[in-house]
This record gives sequence, C-alpha cells and structure tokens, in this order.
Amino acid sequence: MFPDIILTEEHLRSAVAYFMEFDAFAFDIESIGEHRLIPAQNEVVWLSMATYGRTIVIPFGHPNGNKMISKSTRKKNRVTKKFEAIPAVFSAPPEQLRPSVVFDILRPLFFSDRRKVGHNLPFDLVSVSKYFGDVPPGPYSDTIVDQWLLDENFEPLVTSAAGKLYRKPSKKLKDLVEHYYQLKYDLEEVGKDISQHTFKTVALYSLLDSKYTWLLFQLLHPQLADEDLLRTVEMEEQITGVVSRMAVPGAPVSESRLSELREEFSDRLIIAEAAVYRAAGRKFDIGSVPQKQQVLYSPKKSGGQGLKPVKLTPAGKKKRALNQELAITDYSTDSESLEAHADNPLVQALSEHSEVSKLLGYLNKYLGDPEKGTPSIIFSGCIHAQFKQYGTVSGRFSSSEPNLQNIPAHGENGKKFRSAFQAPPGWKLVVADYGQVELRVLAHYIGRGRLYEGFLAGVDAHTATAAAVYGVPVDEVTKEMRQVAKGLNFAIVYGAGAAKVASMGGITLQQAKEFLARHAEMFPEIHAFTRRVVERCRDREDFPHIRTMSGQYRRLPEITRKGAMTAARRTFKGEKYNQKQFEARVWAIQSKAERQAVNTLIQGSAAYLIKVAMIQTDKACESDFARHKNAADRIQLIMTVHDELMVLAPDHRADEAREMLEEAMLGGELQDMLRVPLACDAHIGQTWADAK
DNA sequence: CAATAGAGCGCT
DNA sequence: AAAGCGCTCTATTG
Repeated sequence: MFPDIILTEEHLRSAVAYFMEFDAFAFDIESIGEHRLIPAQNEVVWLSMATYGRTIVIPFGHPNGNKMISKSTRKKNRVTKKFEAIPAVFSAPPEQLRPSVVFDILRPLFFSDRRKVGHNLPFDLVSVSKYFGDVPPGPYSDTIVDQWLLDENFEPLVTSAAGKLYRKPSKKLKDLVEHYYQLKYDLEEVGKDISQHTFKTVALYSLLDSKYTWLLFQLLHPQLADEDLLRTVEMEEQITGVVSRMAVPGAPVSESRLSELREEFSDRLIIAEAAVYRAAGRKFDIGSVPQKQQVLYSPKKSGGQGLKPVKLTPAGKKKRALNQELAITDYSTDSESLEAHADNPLVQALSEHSEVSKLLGYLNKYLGDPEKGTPSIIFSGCIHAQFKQYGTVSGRFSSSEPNLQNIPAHGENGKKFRSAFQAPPGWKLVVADYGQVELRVLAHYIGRGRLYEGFLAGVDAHTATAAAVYGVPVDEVTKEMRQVAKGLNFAIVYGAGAAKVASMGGITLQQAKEFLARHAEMFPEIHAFTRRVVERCRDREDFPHIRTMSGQYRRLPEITRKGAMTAARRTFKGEKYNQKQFEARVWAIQSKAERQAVNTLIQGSAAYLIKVAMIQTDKACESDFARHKNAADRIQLIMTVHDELMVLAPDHRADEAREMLEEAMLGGELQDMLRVPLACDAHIGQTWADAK
C-alpha cells in the first residue's frame, strides 16, 4: 500500500513488529505550533519510519483534511500597513490515533537496541523524548554527520528556481537527495509549515523524508568504512546521543536579570546615540558602514572628522594588492581602527554605541524583540540552543539559535551578561575548562623538547615560554613577559606573523621579529614539527589532507602549488591581473592552507578530547541517574564552549558533580590518549559569572 | 521582493 | 598574510 498511512492501533502494532525484525530504521517527525522548530517545545503530529522494504507514516494530530477550501493569502493591515498571513482553510481531518497511544506502541522499538537513523537526528530524538519521557537510547546514525565526515567541504549539485545547476554549501536532506538522486520531492516546501497543507500532501512528504534518510544511510554509511572512518563515526554516534540529552534541559537563565540588563543597555544606547549625533554635528545611520566611513574619514570642510584611516577593509586590501585606487569605503571602521583615535569624542561615542547595541541585540534575541515581533526563546527559564557536532571543518561544535558560544566574557559587561545565566533555586552550575589544551595537544604530538618537558613538570606553558625566550628563571617572569610569550604560543597554533605578535604583546614589530627568531632557537622541535605537518600534507599529492586525533579528515587541496593556482584563478574571475599579482595571490592561498593544516590538527584534536570528555560526562550522569531515578537529584551536562563544559546539579550534590566532571575530563580513556597530562579548572556557582 | 555578499564583532 | 564559528546589519544582485 502506498503511502502506508497508519490510522489504527492494529495496523501500527503489525508495523512495529515488522520494524523489530531489522537492526536499524530511519525516522522523521513533523511538528506544528509556534515553536515547531524548537524540539524541546514543539508539538509532534507526524512520525514516519523507514527500514528495509517498508516505509510507514503515522499521523496523530494533523489539523487538515484532504480538501483545501481556501488558499492562504496575505492581506495588508490598514492600521499597521504590514502584510498579515491569512491561513488556508481545509476540510476536516480524518480520525487519527492519539499521541499517547502511538508512543506506547512505538516504545518497545525505540527503546530497543535497534539503530535509530535520522537526518539531523538530535532534532527528532529530542522532539519525541517529550512523549517518551526520555531520549531513546542508541545506537544512532545521523546522515548529516556521515556526509560531513565523508567530506567536510561537501557542496551538493542542485538546480536553482531558474533551472540552473550550481553548487550549494548545504547539508539539508532535500539538497542531498537532489544531489544523489536528481530528485526534487518538495517543490511546495511543505516542510516549512505543514499546517498549511492537506493531509495527503503531508503524508507523502513525511514518508519521503524518512524514506530518503534511510536510502542516504544505506548509501553513505558503507563509505565510512571504506574511508577508514569507522572509529571516527562511532565516536560521533555517541556524541549524537550526548547532544540530544544536553538539549532537553537547555541552559537556565534568569529572565528578570536579562530584563534588568535590557533596561540598562537601552538607556545607555539612547545616550550613546545622542552623543554620536552631537559629536558628528548631524544625524546619520550609525549602522551603515559607508555612512560611518564618510563621517569619520572625509575632510572637515565637507562635514567629516578628517581622521587618518589606519586600516583597510578586506576589499581594500585586495585593491591595494592590485595597485588600484582606494576609495573612502575601503577604510575600516572596526574597533581597532577606532582605538587609534581614542581621544576623538565621536570615536568614543561610536565605540560605546557599538558595544551596547551588540549586547542589546543578544538580549532582544533571548527575550524577544517587540520591534521586530520576534518571540522569546526562553521556555520555563531555559534556552535550548542547537549544538551542532557537524558545524565546523575542524571538528569543533557550533552553536546556533542562539549561539551560546559567543556570550560576552570579558570586562564589566561580560560579567553582567554571564550573571544572567543562572541555575534555578536549589540548583548550581558547575563549570570546568581545560587549561592550554591546544598546547598540550601540540606537546603530545611532538613528544620531546621544552614544551613537552614543561607540561610533564607541571609548569604554566606561557610562563615557561617566557622564561625560555627572555632567558630568565621561571620565577622572574613578569606579567608583560608572559603576555609576549602568550602571543608567541598563539603564533604557533594559528600561524600568526610578527605583526600580530607585536600588536598582541604590545611590542614593536622589530622586537616581535626578534622574539620569533628566539623562539625558533629555543623550541626547534616545535618548528620542525609544524614544517613536517605541512610537508606530509602536501606530499599526499592527489589528496592533500591531515587527520586529527579522532581520525577526521581535513582536505586541503590548496596546500599544493597546483591547487593554490586553481583557487587563485577562481578568485580573480573577470578581474585583470599581471603575473606578479597572480604569484602573490597563489602564495597567500598556499600559506593560508599551511596554517590551516597545522591549526586543524591541533584545534581538531583538542575538539576530539573534549568530545571524549563529554561522552564520559554523559555516561557518568546517565549511570548516576539510573541508580537513583530521581529527577530532583539529576546531574546533567548542559553546555560546551570549545574547551569548557557546564553541568547543572542539585545544591546538595554540587561538590559531587564537580568531582564527576573533573574525573570525566581528565580520566577514563583520556589518560591513555596523551603523552602529557591534561589540566582542568572546575568551579561551582549560582551563575556562569561566579562559576568561573 | 528574496537571496547573497561583505563588514563587523562576540567567543575559544 | 590569525585558526574556527554565528549573528546582524547594510548594500547589492537577481
């Protein structure tokens, strides 16, 4: 029968019996309501499943029947002058199973050892967890993760609305299906809002989603073994579960504290805005970069400040490289440029304005912006961000809606902001971060020399570097010396040049050059190592790449001259250039790839270590919960910021939770993975600000 | 009008 | 010639 729509208990039971016969199945959900894209909050009304030889779709709350009585339209509101959506009207829906019945019957399957496959699986796992009471257990496979591991730069070949073929940076199911099967099955974009489509349309749509997820799994998963990525994907499959369980509680915030801060920053913004206009002598759009450039850099006689620009925009740098004439719009107005004129009243006002409006943007994002009509994303005091394990080319996590990995951390404002991330009464936050994890990874790979010995001896890495390059004993290293050394260590990890080291350490360019030379003298093994990484990557001629500690690939075709030349031609497209300019571009591209090879090895391996730590933390939390089965005593992982983990724990178990977290971040499998010790710093607090 | 690019800025 | 992100805004392009 096609489509196989399940409307009775009997039908569902027999389908579940069929699915139980196999070791894996794919599933997909459709949700409705204002928060349909927030899995911890949405209302699930369809669930489809696919396995060998069969795909079924289960409706349990679709609001529409098979007949559309009137289409949805947009109408202009006479008062607000804005377009408002008038929803479509449908015939009555058929009788469907109740959600509680559906999930009762599905439970044995979802809580069995059968592999659950999905495309962006945490979304579906968290969505159904509300009905099951818990996140279904693994093993898991996520076809987005599989695709990402097979090619971190994948760009499917899709057709535009005009019928033109092009490469699109996307990992969406529809784009992968179009790429692999040349099939577009969602021309109507049903998935955007299923409540605006008929019962049978959504039935077919939902069914195809899980059908193609299943086919994609069949296509991609075997390739992982061929590419020697089995060990890597097994780790990522565990992370899929960790991320799902992390999304359920979310990050706790104090809405009242956030509102207070919004009041404060709104006032400051108004004051800053007035100060900007006063200093500029006129009103202008402060958010507009070209207008800001005019006001700052045009001569006094034409109404500007006549300031001397200190920095070019990226586009300006490109022009300079080609010896083209620079315009006023090629000069940067970023914070570094403003710092050079810190005594100018307009510049002072602009700096305050930009900082305050940035922070206000975050607050409006969380609390909902009445001006933009966006809703609050705080539910019962919690923010449920999406942590994507596949979000980067290095293996780090990315976070979105909202991004919880770029919350202000420094200065007075950072402290204020982080104080709004607050455990509810009776609970505490436990925050732990690794110390110099990237340098430790580097020392591990090298396995000898000053850096390595220093970590074995338990010396602070920046202090040790300072002692070495300044030629003084460790206890005579000053704050300034350590700051310079920190810049040098950054230079190794990121491949920074002397200019950057100088600006970071507050020293001259000449001094920075001398320190870099001195560093190469004192740490020859580090420089030999980074050279070796680059050479080995380049030597894999047809397939230049590095692999991180987890086994994940970073392909870097541009590290070869041939690859860099191809890329250079592409960047010039249409523009005129001479041989010298072309060579300069090739060199820049190739050098960038070299820095990326070294950095990805280090950053990606550090990311792997924290992923292992998260798996260990999650396991400890799970087995602890299995022992007492008391939600009021539950310890849960709730956030990660690259080298930092955050756990929510009941007051009376905070110390215990801290020990658990430390053990998970330093112990277990991690102990046998590195030749140098790891270090972590863990604190308990009511808020993120005081758990640091 | 919608989609995309660029600049800028928050974090590790 | 500083690695990796996400978000917001404006300007430009289709």
